[in-house]
Formats: sequence, C-alpha cells, structure tokens
Amino acid sequence: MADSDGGVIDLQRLRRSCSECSLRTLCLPAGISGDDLAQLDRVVRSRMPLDAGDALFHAGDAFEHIFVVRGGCLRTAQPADDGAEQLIGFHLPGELVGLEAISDGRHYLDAVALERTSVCAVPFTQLEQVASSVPGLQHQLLRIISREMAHEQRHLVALGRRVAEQRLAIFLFSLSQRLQAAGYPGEAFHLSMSREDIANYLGLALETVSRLFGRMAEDGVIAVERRDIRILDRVRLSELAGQPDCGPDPQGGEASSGPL
Amino acid sequence: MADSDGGVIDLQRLRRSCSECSLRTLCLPAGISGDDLAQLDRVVRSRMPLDAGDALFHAGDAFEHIFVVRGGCLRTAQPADDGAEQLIGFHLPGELVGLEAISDGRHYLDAVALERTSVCAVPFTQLEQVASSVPGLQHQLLRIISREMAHEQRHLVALGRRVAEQRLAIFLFSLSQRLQAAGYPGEAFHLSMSREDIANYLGLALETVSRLFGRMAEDGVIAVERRDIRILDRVRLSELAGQPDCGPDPQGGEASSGPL
DNA sequence: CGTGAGGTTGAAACCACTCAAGAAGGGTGG
DNA sequence: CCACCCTTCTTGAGTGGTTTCAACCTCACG
Repeated sequence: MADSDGGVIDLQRLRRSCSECSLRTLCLPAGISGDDLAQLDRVVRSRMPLDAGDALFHAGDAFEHIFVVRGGCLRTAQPADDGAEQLIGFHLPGELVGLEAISDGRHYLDAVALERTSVCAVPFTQLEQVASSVPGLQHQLLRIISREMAHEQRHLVALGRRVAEQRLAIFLFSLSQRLQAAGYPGEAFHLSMSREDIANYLGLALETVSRLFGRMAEDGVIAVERRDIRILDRVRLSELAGQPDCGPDPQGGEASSGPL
Repeated sequence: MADSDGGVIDLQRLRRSCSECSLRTLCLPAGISGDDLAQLDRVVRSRMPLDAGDALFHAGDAFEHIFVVRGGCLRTAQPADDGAEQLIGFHLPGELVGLEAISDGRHYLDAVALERTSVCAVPFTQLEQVASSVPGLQHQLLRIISREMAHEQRHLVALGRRVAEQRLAIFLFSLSQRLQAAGYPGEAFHLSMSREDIANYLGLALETVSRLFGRMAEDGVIAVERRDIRILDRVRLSELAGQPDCGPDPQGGEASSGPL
C-alpha cells in the first residue's frame, strides 16, 4: 500500500523521533509534547524495514513489543494445524499490531510484511511505565486500541454479509477510508495483498474475488488493473457496502455511521 | 447464560464492592488490593439489573462508561439503515462492553440484555484517572482489552470458515470455554440467545442453524433441548472447530493454541 | 384454549465453491 | 534481449451446500 520510500536503507530515518514522524497525529504521540514526548521517544525503537514476506513475529513467540506500522503493510493471520490459516487483519501506517497478545504474553498470530514495511517497536513494559506517568499517552493508547477494535468490527460486519459482493464492497470502502486516514489518497490505491489474501480475509474463494473485481469494474463502480484500484462511483460502492457514505461529505448522520 | 439470581431486586447487592465480587479475579480488580482497590471501588457503580430486551446503550449515545457484565448476558450489534443488523458480540460475566466507543466518544453499537443481566458501570474518565495512579489497574485494563480482542478474533475465525458446521462448532466451543472461565460449567449450559441471533452472529440463515443443531445432535456431538446444550463429545467438537482441544487436558501445544 | 413468538422441517433455486485450463506478468539465466 | 519458468490472476463448467420460501410444530402466556 502506498510505496515505501525507495529501496535504500536510510539509517538517518531509523533514528528519526516521534516528534518528526509524519504519523504523529495518528499514532501514540498525538496530543503529547515537550518532556512527555521525549519520554515516549526514549522507549520507541525504529526497526530495519521488513521486505515483503518477512515475518514481524510468529505464533508462539513471546510477546514483548507493541508494533506500529510506519510505512507499508502487514498481514496478521491465525495459523491452523492443517496449514490453513485465517487472515485476521491488514495493518496500514499508523495502526498497531500485537495487541491481542498482551493477555497471554505470547503471540498466537503470524505477522508478515506484504511489501517493504517499516515499523516502530515499543517495549510493552516500558510503554506501560511511561503511560502511567503520562496520562495523555495512556489516553491516546486506549483511543488507538479502540480504533483497532472498530476496524476488527467492520471486518466482522463484512464477514457477516451473505452476499459476496457486499463483503468485497465493505472491504474496499473500509480500506479506502483507512488509507485516507493515514494520509494516502483514498480514491486510487495499490493493493499490496494478493487475491488469495483478500479471499481468505473475506471468507471467499479467490476465484470469487477475481470474478467480483471483474463484475464491479463492468458495473463501473471501480476500475481494476491488476492490483491497482480506482473507485469510480463512491456512492454506489457505499450502497453495496450497506453503509452511508461518510466520505468527503459527512452529512451529520451520527447514529448510523459506522466505525472507520 | 447461567441464571441471574432470582427476580427480587437486592439493593444490598447493588452496593457490593469489587472486593466482595466473585468475578474480581477475572475483572478489573485482578491483582489489585488494599488502598488501590478502594480507589477503584469508589468509581465503579453497580446498576439496577436489566431485564431481557432492555438496552444498555444505543448507537448514537454518548460514550461515558465502560461496562462490565456481572451476571447474565448482553448482545452488541451494529444497526444498518434498512433495519438489518450485524451481531458483533455476546458478552458474558467478567467481560467488558463499550470499548469500541472510546475513540469516537460515541457508541455505534446497540447493547441489549438477552436475559436478566446486571452490569457495573465505570465512568471512563475516572477510570483513566485511577489507572494513571494505579499501574496495576492500567495493566489489568490492557490485559482485559486484549482478551476481548482475542474473543473478537475467534469470532472472525468462525465467520471465515466456509462450512456452516465449522462456524457453529467454533461458536459452541468458544462459548463453552468462556463460560468455564467465568466460573460456570462449560459442558452443559443454557443459550440465552435465539437461533436468529446465533445465525446472525455466524453469518448464516436461522434455518441452517436449526438444522445444524439437529445434525450435530444426531451425530452425538452435542445434546440439544431447546436452548439447553450439552457437549457430549468435546474432542469431536474441537475437531469440527478445527482447533486443538485446549480443554481439561492442555497438552503443551503452545504455538497453535488459539485465544480463549 | 386461542394466540404468537420461536423453532423445526421440507422442497426448490441459486450463489459460491471446486476443479480445470489458460492468460499475463515478473524474474532469472543463457 | 529473448526464452523460460513460476507465481498470480482470470475465465469456464459443473456441483453442492446454503438460502429462500413455506408450512407446521411447540411452548409460554394471557
């Protein structure tokens, strides 16, 4: 999703602090400044970028860090005995990964980069300590966690639809909104995940996803060229998704407007 | 789920403190004692029990409290324009409700009691304040939130299965484990939700759920009598669910064992 | 004892899945 | 630069599980 910057490893970047990060208003530092931000900065560690296919963690690994996606895209999936897996989430810039492992102290998901992806690692124990002394950080952490739950719940809504086209519409609509929130164009974007991943994510066969892309393109709702998507008719897409278009013109419908 | 105690409103009970609550080891007070627990106790408010069908909150309501189920069962659902809704979760004793509304400051789900249900209400702002001064509470709050995310993710896994029987098996298996965690028998229990709710929760038609109960009973996996369920063959149920039986005999399989 | 909500059961239609083959890149090595 | 391979995606045809529509049952309740 949205090109990670070039191929050269920029060591300068790895040292970049939260205060200089373009995602700071979305991420943990939101609403924090001065000395408090410095405290946070001291525990956050940038990591070397992951290449596509690289794992951030595996099921069974000890839980030590919360991760924040800074650029690129990750997928988390629950492996099954027979090698099958269920895709749990795609994670875009500004989003947190690893929260579900707090309670066990151990990951039960695999997290893998779908493209060149950079993340910040936040040692959980230290994060808790800083959050205790910086109420603004605690608040922002809870806000972000809540946002992640809302993402998951939209995924649940998608999977609950019986008609495959609705599921895909919800997926595309939600992805568009999340990309926009992360500062990328929401109308035209590149899918970093395969048809197979989308199918798994939506509980469909990959052939169905492929056919659906074709049909939605025929209908003029979207344009598809391999993994490049352009939303041509946002209203129709939101109708398919069964959700009010809370896009550029949020017309005050407070009650029924879903989560991001 | 599990009878809420009688019908008489026990005012004494409404004043009962966390330190006397049977759920305290599952709930926010876990690992907290003494003066810290007293601080928490001061902000937690028991509520008059809800009757079946009563709403705890509606989509559109301002978010002010986190709720903890003390007894009974709640369902949360996302309403849609056309009156349809997607069921998001069932909430058993010891579980939190309302977390997804933190980020918006507004609920977008409806929460309704499925039977006579008592809850504690925790004003969120005050909870944050106490959590700042009581690190153990902050930690426990994050642990519980993580547990709730794990519940949701198991729901995702269920909805991702293509075969209806697997979805129902995962639902029953998961419900059994959660009831056990809450201190109720996990082998035999009463469903407080209708077939329609289960179907909605699993993305199926209610007739399919009905037929599935019949088939699983024929196969000797469970016994069904109206809403009373008894698990007869836990191994076969867990196989259907596609998950190792992490029941009474957890055989050390760390990596592949799913969340609760 | 009527009534209605909730649940079961049956038959037919349909949508999505499976199996299968082919097309379209993208990468590698000669 | 082209040939080749491999992965990914598309497209087609047939099958089957789930949905839909409909009737009937059962129990709780007034």
